Amino acid sequence: MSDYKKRSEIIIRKLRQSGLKMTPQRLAIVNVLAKSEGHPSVEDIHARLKKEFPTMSLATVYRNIVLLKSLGEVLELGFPDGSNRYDGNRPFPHPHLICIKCKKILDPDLDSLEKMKKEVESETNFRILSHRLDFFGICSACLSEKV
Amino acid sequence: MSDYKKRSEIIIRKLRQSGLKMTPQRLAIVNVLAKSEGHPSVEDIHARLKKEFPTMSLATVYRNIVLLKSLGEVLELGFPDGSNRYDGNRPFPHPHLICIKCKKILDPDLDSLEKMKKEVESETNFRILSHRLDFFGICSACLSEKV
DNA sequence: TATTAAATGATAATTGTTATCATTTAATAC
DNA sequence: GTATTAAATGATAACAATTATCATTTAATA
Ligand SMILES: [Mn+2]
Ligand SMILES: [Mn+2]
Ligand SMILES: [Zn+2]
Ligand SMILES: [Zn+2]
Repeated sequence: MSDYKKRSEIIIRKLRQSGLKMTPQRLAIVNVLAKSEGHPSVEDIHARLKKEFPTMSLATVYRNIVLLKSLGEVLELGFPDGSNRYDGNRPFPHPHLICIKCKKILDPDLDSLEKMKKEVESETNFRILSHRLDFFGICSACLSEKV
Repeated sequence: MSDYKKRSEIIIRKLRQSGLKMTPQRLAIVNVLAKSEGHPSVEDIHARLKKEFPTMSLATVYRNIVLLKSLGEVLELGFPDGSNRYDGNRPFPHPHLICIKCKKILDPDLDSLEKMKKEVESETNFRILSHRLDFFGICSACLSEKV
């Protein structure tokens, strides 16, 4: 079974366990999130499903995102300009690499973050519960596009 | 001369060099930003100046924040829920420690971040230009308030 | 004091998200 | 298969932080 199929079955199992109805729209949204390698926006998801569900409302996408967040199965990357993006594969805080040109968002490997969290906790008297780390820059594809 | 006075004079010098008018409202906003130890919101700034300028418009605060950002003299900490905060003392990217209970925001000392940036740049082919790092948790004051 | 470009105050417009509500539908029992 | 019912959907209004607009005021300069 493919990775995305595994991931979407995990989410669907969680939905069933919560006693929620499995509508075609809901299943399609889950599949887009599980299949996506990137970090789609609500608009991306809605546009992707426009052919299969020509009458699907944006509100339905928003509602299902809220639901999946509450179940801990999707991570919201909120941005102050409202261009929010979603990670349905790694629904826990992790660093992101954001291209300011093409808006692509990648998941880099980074293991020094836990160390940093400990450093902060010992220097201050905070109890750290979560974090958000974004690196902004230009991706390799956009770098090589320079004329 | 106090630290905040030094900081506000730096900002005011930059404003004069840019050929901008020095209005009482503008000076007051700069002083609030330079004096603040924390990270005030637009509403905070507006409320702080309500007594001195009873007719000051929120738009004036927003306009001056936009101006100071464009001059590189204030750092905006934008949050997806619109509760934006401003740092007029360290107008460059740096980590923040955010109490989710009392909304206090602190500037921790952290020197391992540059290392992390280099790690990311060498592992990927991104050119990193900026970053944003927030730790969310409970501050010591709120921890000891537990009943 | 007169001139003028910039700043201000008041408020309308904008935009991503949430709320509302009538209609449809998935799940369950019979 | 049919009936029942609570949940989900689609359409759209409401919301709220920010930005734009515009008439009026004012800082800077001569
Ligand atoms: Mn991710
Ligand atoms: Mn700061
Ligand atoms: Zn790119
Ligand atoms: Zn606190």
